[in-house]
Amino acid sequence: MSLLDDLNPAQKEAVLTTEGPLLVFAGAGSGKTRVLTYRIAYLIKEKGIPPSRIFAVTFTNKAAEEMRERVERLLGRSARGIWISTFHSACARILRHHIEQLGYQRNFVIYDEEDQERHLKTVMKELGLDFKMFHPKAMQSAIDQLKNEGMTPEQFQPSYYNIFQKRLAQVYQRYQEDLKRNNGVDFGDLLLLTTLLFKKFPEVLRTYQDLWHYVMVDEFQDTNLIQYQLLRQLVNTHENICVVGDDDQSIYRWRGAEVGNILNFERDFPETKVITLEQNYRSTKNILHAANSMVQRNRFRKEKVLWTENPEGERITFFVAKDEREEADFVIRKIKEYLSANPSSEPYREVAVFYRINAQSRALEEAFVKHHIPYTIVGGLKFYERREIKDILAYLKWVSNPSDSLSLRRIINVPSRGIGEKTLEKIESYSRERGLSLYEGMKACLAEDWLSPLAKEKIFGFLQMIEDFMKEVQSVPLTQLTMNILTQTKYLDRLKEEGTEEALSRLENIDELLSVMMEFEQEEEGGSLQSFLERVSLMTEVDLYENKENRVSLMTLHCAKGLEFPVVFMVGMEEGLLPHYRRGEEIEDLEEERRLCYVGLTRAKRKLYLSRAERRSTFGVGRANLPSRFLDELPLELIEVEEPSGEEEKDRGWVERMKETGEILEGEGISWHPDGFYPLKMGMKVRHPKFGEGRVRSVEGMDEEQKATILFSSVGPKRLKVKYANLEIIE
DNA sequence: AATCGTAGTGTTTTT
DNA sequence: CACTACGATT
Repeated sequence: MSLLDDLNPAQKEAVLTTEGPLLVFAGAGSGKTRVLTYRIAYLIKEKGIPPSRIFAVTFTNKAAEEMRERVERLLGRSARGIWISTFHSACARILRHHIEQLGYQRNFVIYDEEDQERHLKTVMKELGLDFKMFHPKAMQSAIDQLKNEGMTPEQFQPSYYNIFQKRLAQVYQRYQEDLKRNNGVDFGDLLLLTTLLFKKFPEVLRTYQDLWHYVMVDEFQDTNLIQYQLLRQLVNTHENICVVGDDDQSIYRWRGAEVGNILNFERDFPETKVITLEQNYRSTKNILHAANSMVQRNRFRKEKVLWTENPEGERITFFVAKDEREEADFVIRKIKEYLSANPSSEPYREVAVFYRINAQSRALEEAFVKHHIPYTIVGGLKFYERREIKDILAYLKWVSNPSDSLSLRRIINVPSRGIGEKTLEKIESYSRERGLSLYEGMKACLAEDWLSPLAKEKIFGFLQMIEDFMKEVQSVPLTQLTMNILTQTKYLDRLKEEGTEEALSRLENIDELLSVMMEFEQEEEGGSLQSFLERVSLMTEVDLYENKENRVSLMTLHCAKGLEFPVVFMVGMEEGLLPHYRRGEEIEDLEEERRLCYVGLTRAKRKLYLSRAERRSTFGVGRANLPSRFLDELPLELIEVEEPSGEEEKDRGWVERMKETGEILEGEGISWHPDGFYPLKMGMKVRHPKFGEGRVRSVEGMDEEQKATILFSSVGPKRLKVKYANLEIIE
């Protein structure tokens, strides 16, 4: 059969194992999506399973779309009816049908992180909490975490002695109540409420269990506890669930992703068959070898070694720049070389530059502009998080769900129409006392003559306007409605009056939103406001990225996951940046940084460039960074060191020179600084020529200025300048 | 109610 | 350095 001919033995086995729990460890570039799509195709075409029986979950809309396209390519028309979606949109869809059983209305709105924070702040203010003492951000992530663990406000038992937890319990409770009163849910709720729904109403769960006989999960290493709970609810231990993931590419632990889910899977589904895909189709032997030898340093991982039949390829080029500008120039220089050496018609799109943090994009961007090289920055400032977009969406959200006081509050004075904080406070406390929504409260305040004449007039005008919008929602098409809102509220006029560059770009963004809307309306016949809002709420910038234009792509390492490029640059290979200095203290945190690096390396198909800068200005201050420890984990023979252009001794790299003079020993990585500056870390054991052995207590500063406090067993604590101390690291 | 000034604060962010 | 968030000012 032709389907199976395209697969290697391991892939074939994964496709053919349709019954029972299946765990596929899919290494980078091992054809994971191919396995998933072929498996779906096989189920439908060969096993005669109706498409509607299949449920495939991904993490991003983009991945879902890609999977759908590829399945359609294999099956054509008969692919229709498969549920392929993200966890969140699947939950949203389920909740649209059943959320009334949980006491919400079916036209609920979805709040994003910013809405969430606003809402949280109001709650905290009402409870009289000091933002300095209890940071809203901390509360927010604590609540998120509780939701990720499947904990409802009722279930959460704060520790009696922990003041933060006690407050948290209070805030969480109130936060959730008010959210419900707004008929709104946050991202966490989509998952939490769905599991709750399934727990409380087994008959609802039953319908989905009966509906989906085959469940597949992509990027399983990124699932969090509640997502796993959800899967376990849907699939009994004997049923057909196939999860695909790679523990080496787990880079969202800090966001609640639980790599342990992979390990627990075999425990929770004892009959699990495990298949490991180790043949890589993406990269050259050299790149793969480098990536392998790095990731193998991790202690917490499933052992696997990727291999490939691809050619050996070029060595990895490593460059040490003076500063970030020179680093950017290096990237440009190499891109230009690639351009002239490559007959490809669209060379730019074959190139990507990865960095650890967004702030690094700046120097690069400047260089790209200067040299007229087309580029796009993926991620960063997000379209749907822009103020003007969120303002308009707030109007639309309220129109589709008038209980949404949060959105109403956002737009009540935007653009400014003289309704101030005081009036608003009055109406809010009035509403709160009577358990009314802000909208109802406004109407009641007017009726009862509660406000000053001026405020009354303003509120009256505002109410009339938005009630008009509300009436139009049924009869007027989406784009038209939005246009009406934009003109009626004078939103556009105000921006045009401003005439600043910023206002201009806001206008452009609004245009963009309108065209997205029109597209949506055409795509989805009679696409409703509600489904548009849902799509938009669950969409991200990365989903919009398609790499269809001939441009160099710039992005963070996190964004790079799941993508591939013939030529890859990884800049900023420095201690403090990669691994990042703000990471946690546990080994797991360091290992996650290493995986992040690994993800970057494995994106490259043919050529990989690594670079670091000796000095880099962060927050306006120049700092000298040590080379990343990860550089030492690459086999030296795979590295070719690029000299700065125009320097003497071009033909021989400094690594070679240092090897000759004995400054570098064979087997050591490339980052060992020739002048003997050590990447000293707290807790390291060192030997000093005079004082003997000691342990590092603390390290301050960098490079020549670096000082370390070391506790020697012979003479006690000493503070030494590392440069002169001549230390030897023992462990 | 809008504007201005200053203090504080800097990772990554699939939904 | 660059951005924001909040408070004081007009």
